[in-house]
Amino acid sequence: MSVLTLEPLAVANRLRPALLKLARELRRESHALGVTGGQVSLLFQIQRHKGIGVRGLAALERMSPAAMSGYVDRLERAGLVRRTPDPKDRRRHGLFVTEEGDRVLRSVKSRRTAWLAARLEHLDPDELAALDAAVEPLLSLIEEI
Amino acid sequence: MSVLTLEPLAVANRLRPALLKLARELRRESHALGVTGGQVSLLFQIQRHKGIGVRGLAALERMSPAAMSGYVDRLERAGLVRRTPDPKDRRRHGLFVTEEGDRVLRSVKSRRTAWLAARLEHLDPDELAALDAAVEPLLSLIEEI
DNA sequence: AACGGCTCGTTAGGCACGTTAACGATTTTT
DNA sequence: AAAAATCGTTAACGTGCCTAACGAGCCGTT
Repeated sequence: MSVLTLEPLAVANRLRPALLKLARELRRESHALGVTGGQVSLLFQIQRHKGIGVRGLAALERMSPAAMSGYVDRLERAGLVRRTPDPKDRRRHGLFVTEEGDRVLRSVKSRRTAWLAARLEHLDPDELAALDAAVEPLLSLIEEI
Repeated sequence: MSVLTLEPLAVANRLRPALLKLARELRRESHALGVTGGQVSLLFQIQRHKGIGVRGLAALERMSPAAMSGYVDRLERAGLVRRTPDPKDRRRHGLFVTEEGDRVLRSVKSRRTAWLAARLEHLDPDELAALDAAVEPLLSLIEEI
């Protein structure tokens, strides 16, 4: 790959605008499907952590409980998520994906992925491999603060 | 790297959530500095294309002229950008970065980059190289459909 | 010269997404 | 029983994106 040690600062300067622009594209695309990227990602989390509360979910997604509350509002209004009172703690409401949510999740996921996959198909195998190799480093950027 | 041909769809499924989450982090970080990531990126574009119009800038950033108009409003209100009437075409207003904008750009850039760079420093040289190699493919994802 | 069509930028209205601050209700700690 | 912490919500605010509609100006055609 590269013999010399790369400067984190130089990489950051090139990586940042690329990430910002691509995120914008991803957001625009998902909007056309009626469900936004954030909503889909949230649905997945609720599906994975059934019965999780608003606060816990907010912590998972690294955002404020207030923001998460509004987020869940939108998902509930769309019929994709259900707030269920917790009998053991009457302050809490457990969150669950509805059947409609499951359905949307399955169909949207394949369609949304198709959007990105279509673009990926225009790349050389080398470039595709470069992106694949970048996924893990990108994720570890988020995890450890 | 990899001998077998990677499936674009598989790469897409791993790449998408990573991009969404990282973009959220990037956005939050920039907010703490008083100037958002989008504003900085826009300032750079205006600096690079001095006198560009709202429509041209919108096309460059792949967004609607209306959105760009509001964007420029915020930058002008903050004193970072100047709208200058074009004598040759009285519909147009050329956009220029003010001295204050230049100043902000310099100081903010180093600080903002430090945020991402700090995270990049936690990576192995291999991972850093993987990210560096991914920048160009990421950009070409945006460019043409 | 004047008409029609295109382009420039803006405004208006709407929604998603995030923040902090404050609050009522409930549980937990002391 | 009183105090403190936690759960979720609301309110007010700002950014960032969209479409639709509009006034103004430029330009080619007649």
